[in-house]
Amino acid sequence: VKTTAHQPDTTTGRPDIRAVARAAKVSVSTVSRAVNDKATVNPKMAERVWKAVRELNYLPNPQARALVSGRSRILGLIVSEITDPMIPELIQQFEEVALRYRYEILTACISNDNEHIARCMRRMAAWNVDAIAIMTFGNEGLLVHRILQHGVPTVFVDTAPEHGNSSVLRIDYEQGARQAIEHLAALGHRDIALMAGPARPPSVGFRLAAFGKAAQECAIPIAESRIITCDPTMQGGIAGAQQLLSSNDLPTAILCTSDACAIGALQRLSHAAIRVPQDISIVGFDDIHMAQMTFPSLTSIQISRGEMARTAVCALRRHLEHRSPVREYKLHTQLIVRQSTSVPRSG
Amino acid sequence: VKTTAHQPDTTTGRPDIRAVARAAKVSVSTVSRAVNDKATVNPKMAERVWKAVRELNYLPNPQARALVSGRSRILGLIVSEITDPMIPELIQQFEEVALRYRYEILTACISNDNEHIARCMRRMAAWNVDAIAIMTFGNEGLLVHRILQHGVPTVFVDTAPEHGNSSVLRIDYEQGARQAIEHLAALGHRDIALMAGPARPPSVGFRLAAFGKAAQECAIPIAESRIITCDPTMQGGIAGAQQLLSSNDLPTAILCTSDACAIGALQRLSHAAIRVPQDISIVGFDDIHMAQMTFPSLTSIQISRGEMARTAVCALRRHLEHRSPVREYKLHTQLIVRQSTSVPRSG
DNA sequence: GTGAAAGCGCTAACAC
DNA sequence: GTGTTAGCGCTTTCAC
Repeated sequence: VKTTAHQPDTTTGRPDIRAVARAAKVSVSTVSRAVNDKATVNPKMAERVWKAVRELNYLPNPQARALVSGRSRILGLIVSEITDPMIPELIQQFEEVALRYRYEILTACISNDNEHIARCMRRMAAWNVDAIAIMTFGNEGLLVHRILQHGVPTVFVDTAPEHGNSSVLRIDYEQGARQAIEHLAALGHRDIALMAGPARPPSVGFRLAAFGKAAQECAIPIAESRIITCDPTMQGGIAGAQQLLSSNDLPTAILCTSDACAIGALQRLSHAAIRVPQDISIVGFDDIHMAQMTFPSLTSIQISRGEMARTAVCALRRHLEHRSPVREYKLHTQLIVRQSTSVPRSG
Repeated sequence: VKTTAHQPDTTTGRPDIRAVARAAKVSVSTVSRAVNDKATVNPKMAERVWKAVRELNYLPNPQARALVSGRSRILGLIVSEITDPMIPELIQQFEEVALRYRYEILTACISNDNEHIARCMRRMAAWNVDAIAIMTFGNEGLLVHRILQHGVPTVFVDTAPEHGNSSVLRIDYEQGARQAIEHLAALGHRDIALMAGPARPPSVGFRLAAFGKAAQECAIPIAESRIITCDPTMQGGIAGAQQLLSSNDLPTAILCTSDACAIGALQRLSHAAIRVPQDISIVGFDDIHMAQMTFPSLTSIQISRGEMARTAVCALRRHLEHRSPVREYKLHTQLIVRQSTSVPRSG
């Protein structure tokens, strides 16, 4: 037995709700109500409570709260491997937004490996997360079933299973593609290559399709031979550029399905003494932080991490608060013009 | 009142320890002991318990555990801003290691801004983290006092306050510097430049000093004029390279205090049709993931993120388990030779 | 509008 | 070696 009944706690440890109640000369329930901003509390008493809270430096214990209320105020965030430079930026934004709403975040970076996924779901379940954001850009694979059977509200990016408890953030890739192609067309480009990942993750496929459609609409059809298949990574970009170089027939511009890929291509071309943008223009996708810092800096189709994070948290909150959840959110893109694009070399 | 006393829980909700006890026909304490691998439990009963655990898919509730035991099994991880590519890799490794020891991680990315720091410390305190790893490479500034007054065990990188509850991970920068300079010397380089950040964060200063000392020891003194001051970022590297270019007097090799910086320099030089490594060699520091993926790939002084993470968690565990804590740990470096270094252009 | 008391799921005395 | 039970810090009935 630790202590008998509820003696005043005179130790130097962290003050608990009873210490606050004592200091404010009210009951614990009043403290609880005041601290949780319940309407039914006399302003006079509330002030007394807050004063005590400040003086004692009281912090409510989230574990105790979760235990008794059944809601943890923790949001799960599942992302793909952290080597994609987009991911850390997304995590940070999500965290920022979630904290603003007083949610804690449980982050899990998963590879598409059963063991990892199982562990991840165990963590989410053990901590009783209130909702989960899955930001794997369509690459969630095996994960989906396990999440859904879990029953908590979810939000996905790009693709999502039909399910009452989930929403989708749909990025308007077509808008982005159109913006990029119109930009290049306006500069005078007619010979554009696509540097484009394979179908995995699905989002890359969407981007590729969007480029094709937009090119069609702008009457700048892109020949089959101008579609370079490579991973949407820096390494992929290097390989893709290599392929272009060895063909000895450079286009005047390259559209990439990711910034990482664009940066790889930029490096490879620079090394071969091809100058960007004088000899060739390059456009990236995502507008990762690094796009501002390359030389030359990269023109890119921005997907706002801030907006993604805000929308994701907002979607989950709607689920949690029973305000009729919204199934689908559309995210806009914006072309950020920097130094990697200019008029084509012949013009 | 929710339910009267402890009726069997027939709802479909998550099974609790009592459900397991019922299923295994033992008492809750036996379940608790078995699940926590206490030695004093009959193997026969333990097996019965584990069987029930598996059948019911029981997961202990960490919140309840924390509440009653006073230990949360959460480790705080405080890192600097996430735009440094080193940081996400560090987070992931730390997470990996911590999870292996059944610790959860509470990550906070902080800028050196009072509001952020206050919020971060509030989170750490509210969740009752058992210990904190501070991986801000000497740039913790205002943070330090607030952490120490908190009283939990801590581990710092490079620099740490004198304090009974904290350990330091000291990276052997001198070893790294020596490896790099010996490598260049062996290739025949005699005219080496340092691309080197200012004193903030302190770790950069340490690296710079280490380079100087190692150069001295290898009898390849580095002239004042060969020390280019710039930020240890990609942008810094671009600016530094620019400075070298405009001086019209290139060294045969550049040592950088970070990979980001090296990559920036690589880009800038490539753009100016200076070929790496034929015209100039470049060595980075940290061996971030991206160093493998640049063109040409980057020779770099590796600081193993895995080792850092393992050592940090190990240091904290020593504190937590009263095994006489160790004040200081030394981390070794390793030169990873890739394609950005070769013999100097004249030779 | 306020207080008393039950109990969230678990661990750790303590009694057997 | 096992079971019984108090209580971690909090929210939430329910009675006033």
